[in-house]
Amino acid sequence: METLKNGQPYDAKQVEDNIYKLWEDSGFFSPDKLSGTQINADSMRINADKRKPFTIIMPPANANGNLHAGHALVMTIEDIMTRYKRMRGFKALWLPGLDHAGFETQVVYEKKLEKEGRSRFKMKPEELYQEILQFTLENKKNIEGQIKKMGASCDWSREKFTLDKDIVTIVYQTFEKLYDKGLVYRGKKIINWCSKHQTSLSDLETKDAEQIDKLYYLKYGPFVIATVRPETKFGDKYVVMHQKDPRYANYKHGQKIALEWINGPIEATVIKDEAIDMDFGTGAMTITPWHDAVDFEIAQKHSLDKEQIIDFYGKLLPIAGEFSGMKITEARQKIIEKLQAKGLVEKIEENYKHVVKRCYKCETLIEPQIKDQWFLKMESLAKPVIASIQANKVTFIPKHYKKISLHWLKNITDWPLSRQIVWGIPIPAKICEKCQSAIIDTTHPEINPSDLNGTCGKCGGNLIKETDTFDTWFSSGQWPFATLQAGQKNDFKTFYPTDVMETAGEIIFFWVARMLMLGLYTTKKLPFTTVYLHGLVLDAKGEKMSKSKGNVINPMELIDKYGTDSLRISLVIGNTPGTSLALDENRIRGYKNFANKIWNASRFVVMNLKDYNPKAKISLNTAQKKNIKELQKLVKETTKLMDDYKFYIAAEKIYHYFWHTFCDKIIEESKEALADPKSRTATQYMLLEILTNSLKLLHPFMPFITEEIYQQLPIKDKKLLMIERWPK
RNA sequence: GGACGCUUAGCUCAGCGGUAGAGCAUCUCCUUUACACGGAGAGGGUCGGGGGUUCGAAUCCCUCAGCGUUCACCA
Repeated sequence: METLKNGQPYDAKQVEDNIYKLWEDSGFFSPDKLSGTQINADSMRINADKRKPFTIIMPPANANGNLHAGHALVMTIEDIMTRYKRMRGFKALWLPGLDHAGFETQVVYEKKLEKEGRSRFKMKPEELYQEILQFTLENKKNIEGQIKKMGASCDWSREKFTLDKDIVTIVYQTFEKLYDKGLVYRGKKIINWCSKHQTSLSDLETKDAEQIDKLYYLKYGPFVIATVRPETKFGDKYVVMHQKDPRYANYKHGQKIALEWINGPIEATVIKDEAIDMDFGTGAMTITPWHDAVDFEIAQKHSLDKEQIIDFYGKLLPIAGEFSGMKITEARQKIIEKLQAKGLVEKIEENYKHVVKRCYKCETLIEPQIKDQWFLKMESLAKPVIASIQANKVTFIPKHYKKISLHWLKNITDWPLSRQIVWGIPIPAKICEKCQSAIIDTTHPEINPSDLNGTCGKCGGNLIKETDTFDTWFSSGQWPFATLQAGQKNDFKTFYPTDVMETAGEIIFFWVARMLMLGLYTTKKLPFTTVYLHGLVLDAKGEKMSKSKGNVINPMELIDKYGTDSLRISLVIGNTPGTSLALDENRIRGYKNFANKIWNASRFVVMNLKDYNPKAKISLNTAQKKNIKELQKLVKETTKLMDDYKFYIAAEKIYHYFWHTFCDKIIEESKEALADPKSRTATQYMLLEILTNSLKLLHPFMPFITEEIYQQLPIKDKKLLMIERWPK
């Protein structure tokens, strides 16, 4: 305390941790404390229980490492929103949480295992689970500390973790309800398989990669077919062409043709389907339904046989004959050599450019596989959300996300919910070993079915526990209502639906769209009314940060160097929603200078207030009145901008006012007036008035320094700046 | 291939119908009693190209070009 008087430049390190403790101890991070305890005159009029709630649910950070620059932006923007609304007299709740982040965390942990020369495939699932749990809980603590470092004024008493028992219970209830309504089903469908991670992935968890391969034209009986993947062709016994293709008019649908193939003679069947592009290749192709999504669809449509050619480790199965057991990459060339020897290669087109799917984590080539998986039917869930968005019941900031969301929702496909990993919420079900039917069991998800004398109702077969876990987004997709339903008694009633969902534009489909669907379905209400999407935080050169590039900026280091306030305001000014931001240290340094400027201007004012008598009668001169008016104009403009979520302009305006109007003009001009006893008191009043209000306007952006200074101002009955009323 | 976005001062970006703005960088001057993490001032842009609407366009419309993001089952 009294740090303002020591004449040193502003030192964030001396201030920030103490101030955070002051806030935390005050209890005002909780909206409960905000009701009825306000004693300053301005808020006396407000009846505690009539305060309107304002709620933001914090996107649960992945508890598997450190806060990154993107998190810093999340914490800053959401804290600005929360602090602003709190000062406006709302019952502000910002509910923090962390995510076990299923696949993401397991991948991080597997990398750690790899470094230690271990492998998850050599561990018992329970062992692995316990280890990751330990790891996650440690990281959870770490991240909580870092969130506090950011100055986040969230209500820690309501903190939630996606693996909390009450959360899991709610997730199970939702799952069961969806199952009972026939929206969840288990079935053999083609899925994206990552052979490294040994799990299925949703479409969103794969990324398209352009690559150049050879396109082989192979003689298939009387036809020539084009393929980049000859290694999948062993089981191909259907040749497909368009009904209208004149080249194949002589061939009838269902016609059998005997022909010589890779490992000997086979019988092929002609299939006519409009999915075929007559302009591509020869207009005829064979299909591999087990390993290609398009082929799978065709096979489904015509009830064709499906055979697995490649196992889950990317090796050829016995159907490949002499190639059995080979990795597909090495098999390809050898198969072509054999086909060439048999004279079955018509030609090879080099440099064929096409797009393949890769695992978004390890870039392993995705191998489509048919596997029993849990799916959620999305169409009927998407429909009401589409209607709500079209009726503008959800506001998107920036607004072009409305179209993007609608487009995705209108083309939605079923969501594969199950993952073959241990780290996650177990799917509460039992599977019949014999007939593969599934039974939902949310009451005893952990119990071995043999303890229940469980047998399959359909075939009498033995029941075993489902070992798959949920896609992590299935639980986080329920986050807004789950956190509040699992919370204190009236929380759901008071705070749901929430006001703003602020998160990265990147995860609009992964998360935002799914929250809207699951929220509306489960609670009959949209979980939030405003979606604020921020862009990526890039490095100073505008490149995406990545560990492999080595350009990751650690926000904690920036805080150490420049202070949290400087980092926060540099993340906000000029950063329009949805646009990515290049984080340049020079900028942060510039705002560190600003913090120092605030510090010194405040010191000047405080120094000149030693003899200030607030009760003395004052009369402002014309120039001073003008100054106050100008401040009021700024308050009005800023308030409007804050209400419009235009923090990037609001912050800049206050910055500009404080430095170039208050410091450069008002303070400079006041020096003379302070020296004159006749005008001294009025000048003191004016300076204190402008400084106090400026601190209030700045507080959401730079909470630490403003609170520290406020605590040192000679004002009677003051409390915390955090709960002071926003100026009018 | 579709959708969306971007193109404004050397750099990073605001502005989005009324005679060009900020931060950083550059240059000149100033150890002025809050601050050199400072002050006073200066230079620098035909707002991607072309067309249109308008009394008036970075700002609205059309079109072209480049960049980026995202979605998509062409073997």
